[in-house]
Amino acid sequence: MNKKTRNTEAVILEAAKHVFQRKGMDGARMQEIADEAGINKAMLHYYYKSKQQLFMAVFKSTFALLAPQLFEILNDNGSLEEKIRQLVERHISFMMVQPDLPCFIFQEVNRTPEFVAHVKNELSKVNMEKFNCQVQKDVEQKKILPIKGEQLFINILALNLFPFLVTPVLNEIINKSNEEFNEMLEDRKTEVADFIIRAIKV
Amino acid sequence: MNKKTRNTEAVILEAAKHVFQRKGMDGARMQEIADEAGINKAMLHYYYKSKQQLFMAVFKSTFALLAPQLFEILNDNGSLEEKIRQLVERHISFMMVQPDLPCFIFQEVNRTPEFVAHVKNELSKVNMEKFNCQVQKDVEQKKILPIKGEQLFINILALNLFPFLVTPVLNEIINKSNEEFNEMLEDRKTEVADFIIRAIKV
DNA sequence: GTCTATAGCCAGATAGAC
DNA sequence: GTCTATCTGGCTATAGAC
Repeated sequence: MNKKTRNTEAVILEAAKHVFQRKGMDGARMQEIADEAGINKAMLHYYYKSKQQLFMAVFKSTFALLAPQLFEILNDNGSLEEKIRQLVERHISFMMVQPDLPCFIFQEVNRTPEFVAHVKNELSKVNMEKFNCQVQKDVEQKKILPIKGEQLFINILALNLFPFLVTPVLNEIINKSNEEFNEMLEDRKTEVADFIIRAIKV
Repeated sequence: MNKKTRNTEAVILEAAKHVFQRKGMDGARMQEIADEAGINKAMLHYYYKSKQQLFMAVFKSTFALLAPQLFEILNDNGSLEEKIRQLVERHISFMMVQPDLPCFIFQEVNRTPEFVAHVKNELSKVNMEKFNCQVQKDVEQKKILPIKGEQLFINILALNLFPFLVTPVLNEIINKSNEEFNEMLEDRKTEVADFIIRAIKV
């Protein structure tokens, strides 16, 4: 059955996402994925030839959720300030629902050249130039203080993503309950935007 | 020989650092560590009972390099502005020599509760209060704009560490050679401090 | 302390019945 | 398409000679 096929395939992918995102490529076990999917180990190989290929499917589908957020920063029209406020709010909201996602992606890309290649390919359409130009123009018109587009871009991403990349350690340092941690993140939706804008405004 | 013992032990630890930092706990192979140390696999078990224990030794000795940097931020005396400038410069310089280090720590802590326990223990002496008080005092005296100590602390860490946590992806986006990437990091030593200070100054 | 050889286990992959 | 049973390889860990 075609419907059944697609259903099982989707169930597997979903289960694989959970396990791979928790344990990483090397730490994950096919058995655990099968258990979480409520099916047999052999089925995993029936639908996705090998562990490698199943992982790649997970990686791609996960990355596909993140990539558009980069495009947004770089290709969106509108004033810099407006853009920054919207993006910070949207990015942090998004990651509060999927907190493991950025960590998963960066971890795997850091050690496997194969994933770098995929990322490279997906991001080939990303164009820093539009953003760089806008920043440069605002600098020339004295709307903002001198800063390179790249540096501003990195700073925006850093302030948005960092807490999600290092949650466990951060928790030990600032010593908060999960609830308080979420409140802190909630605050950041506006705090971070204010912080950035104050840093660049004339 | 006691000297020989300590020497071999140190050689193993050094080799293990390299391999574990590149591959992580699950991805690393004892054989590879032995090769890199130029000795036999059995020796690893002679000196460090198990892979787990060898890894723990690596993790602890690596974390021991990072922890003091947190203390510095939180316990140092001196004005906020002074402190920020010094810290940013020192942290980025440090990580430019050991770029894999923060990524390694955060990756492992993210998935293994055992390491969280170690981190918790090591950071038990870290006290946010002194820093929080200083920030609050500066806010009350209108030296800086209203901000919570925690948020400022997170922002400082984020801007310092982020490029090192996501180097490969960042490289694809901003599309730089290694040399240019290092120049960009070099710039950040002052750029980031300026950025932060502008964001909080009255 | 250092090596070779090997035990023992576990995980990914496949064969084959239904 | 889905299952059970099994193969195979690779990895940690140890036994034992030197």
